[in-house]
Amino acid sequence: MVSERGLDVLRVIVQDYVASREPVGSKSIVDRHAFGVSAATIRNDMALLEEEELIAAPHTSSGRIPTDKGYRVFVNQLADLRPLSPAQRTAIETFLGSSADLDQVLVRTVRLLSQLTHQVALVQYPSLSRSRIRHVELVRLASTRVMTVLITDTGRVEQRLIEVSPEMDDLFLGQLGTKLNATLGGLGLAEAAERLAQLPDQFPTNRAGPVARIASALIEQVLANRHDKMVMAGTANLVRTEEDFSGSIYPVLEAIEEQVTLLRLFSEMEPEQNGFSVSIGKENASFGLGETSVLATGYASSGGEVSRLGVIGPTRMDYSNNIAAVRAVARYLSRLLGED
Amino acid sequence: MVSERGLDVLRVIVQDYVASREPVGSKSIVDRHAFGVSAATIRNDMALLEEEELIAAPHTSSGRIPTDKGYRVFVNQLADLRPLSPAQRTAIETFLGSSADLDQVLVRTVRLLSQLTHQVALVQYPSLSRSRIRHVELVRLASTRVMTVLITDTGRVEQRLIEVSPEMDDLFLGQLGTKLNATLGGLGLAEAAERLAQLPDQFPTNRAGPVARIASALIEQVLANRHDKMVMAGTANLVRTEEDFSGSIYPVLEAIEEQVTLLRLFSEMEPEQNGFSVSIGKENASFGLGETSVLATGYASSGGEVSRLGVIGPTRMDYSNNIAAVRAVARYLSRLLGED
DNA sequence: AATTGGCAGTCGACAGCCGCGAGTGCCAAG
DNA sequence: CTTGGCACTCGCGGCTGTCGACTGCCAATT
Repeated sequence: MVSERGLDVLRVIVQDYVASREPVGSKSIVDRHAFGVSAATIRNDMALLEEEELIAAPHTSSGRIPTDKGYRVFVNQLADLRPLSPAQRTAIETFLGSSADLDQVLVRTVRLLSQLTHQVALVQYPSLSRSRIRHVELVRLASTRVMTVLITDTGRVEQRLIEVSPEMDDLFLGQLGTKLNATLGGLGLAEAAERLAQLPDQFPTNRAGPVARIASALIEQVLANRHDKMVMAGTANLVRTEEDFSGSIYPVLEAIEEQVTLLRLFSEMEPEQNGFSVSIGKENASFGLGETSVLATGYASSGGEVSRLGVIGPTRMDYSNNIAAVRAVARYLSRLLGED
Repeated sequence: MVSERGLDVLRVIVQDYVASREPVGSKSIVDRHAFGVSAATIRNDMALLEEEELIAAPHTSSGRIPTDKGYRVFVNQLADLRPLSPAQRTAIETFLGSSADLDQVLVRTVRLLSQLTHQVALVQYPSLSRSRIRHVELVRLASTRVMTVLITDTGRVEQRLIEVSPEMDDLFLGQLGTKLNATLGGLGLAEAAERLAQLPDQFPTNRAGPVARIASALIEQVLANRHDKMVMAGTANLVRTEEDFSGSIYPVLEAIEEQVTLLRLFSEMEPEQNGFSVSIGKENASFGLGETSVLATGYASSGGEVSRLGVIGPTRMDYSNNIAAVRAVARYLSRLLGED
């Protein structure tokens, strides 16, 4: 088990590594931080941390660098968000001060965010779609395969195939369909997504799993139905941090340019308790972004419509500062767009 | 004075260097191209070319590479544009096949162009100046916040957020919207601006203030945003060609992200006789793009509006292919936009 | 049981060295 | 004007040896 001090060691390893891009050794730790113990003791703690796969040595007898798992633990422990510097605050106020057209607001926002974080910044457009749900249908295709069909009052039809567990019988499927229509009919898309998210809670625990699967498929459809668009800024920052990637950054930039990928990534990131999402390293591997981390949070525009913004950068990034910046910018943007 | 054969030598030096990224020596020239003379003769020609500063040797006793001036001469001599391959033709037709939304058309165009050229592609939005107003919408976002939406018959949508006084109730907003559409629908933008300026006079004095606010916002939308927007694709290609830049490509990417710079660059490039502009290397130095070349040409949308598109990449690029691609895409885009 | 200092061993980074090969400039001859 | 020959230059890649940082382990200490 990792001791209290062990976590402190992890913290300074992450901090020093992020600051210097060099593997951190036991000696430099005791030199730079007042731990009150000797280097040998730190070495013992580091051995523990390595056993837990929180840190790793790039080469035998070299300093250690955090693993993805190590970053994850570090981020989760990150209670004390460094507040923004006064300069950063004034930057926010200045940039977003005078309002103009929505495009311009978002462009300014995304630039601001990329400058505050020195990373690639993304802002998803708020959904402007006013379409409402007209009908939902669940169609059994095979014993474990169901197609969900979503029809909006703008005449758009979305279909999606999902796998369900065998105990999802026809009777239950019918009941679920009826309930879905009763719950969602006439709702706007954003609201429908919210209701869907709560849906599994209204079923007995043995049903909650399959229902959750269907609900999440429908949520995807609902979100896909919005005319999704995003703005991006700061791709140059990716080049600045080129050394943080093992190979070329070409495939990374390519993935980032593919907005569809990013929108899916955004939508699949599960927000934590506070509405903030952090996805680290290999957690993004399926998007071709296995060496990057993504920080994202929602922002609200008028009418309760919610969209997202965030940054994407190398796994080795200043999480503390960047999380604070993303939150602050989201807050300001929400205020700007959503004042009621 | 450079002989006829000397220009041929320059041509193959450019071609071979572009293909291989390696300095070209006299031996490899006679090996790869049937000049009918010996390497020594080529060497004499190369000495001439070097005197004219059309080629240069990166190091003593190494092959030669073209200078900016050499590229310029090469491009000017480039009479026989390599026609696009059938594959490229079908790519164009497929990509631009069907679509209505202007945003989508331009996004597809810019992606297509970046794929055909393997460079960063740019497409400037068509100018608003000649288009006509199709619809105006006023959307209340919050009690004192209204979004004005302007839709032109070229499919361009402009939004702007404005603050209004609290007494601007929904009923009045609706009436105002109806009146605006009746007044402005079908008008050209310049005329619309005039009508908008007179609009406040037609309301009782207690309404004139708020109406003036809305009118001036719309006038801004109509007049201010003419040539100010563009789409870009393929920045990843810049990374792929990273070795073509002496230093880091960071400042280059930064300059390219600064759209204002690019718009100025576009507008300052002087088209040659055929309407095509090529700007090579140091000619772009004042924009922080001293190691890049820009190819641009105009395209026409309906109503004779003209805007520009092009590519930007390292000085060492395949001018022949890229010029052909830019022209072809501009032609197709003109046809596509002009047909409705 | 935790901590410490010491010690041997590992390995990457770096600088210096060297030989290879491509390419040039020049020159005298065709 | 062209050609073959020749001496010379220089970048590049591979090799070597030194240096220094760091680890892991162990026995001694608190």
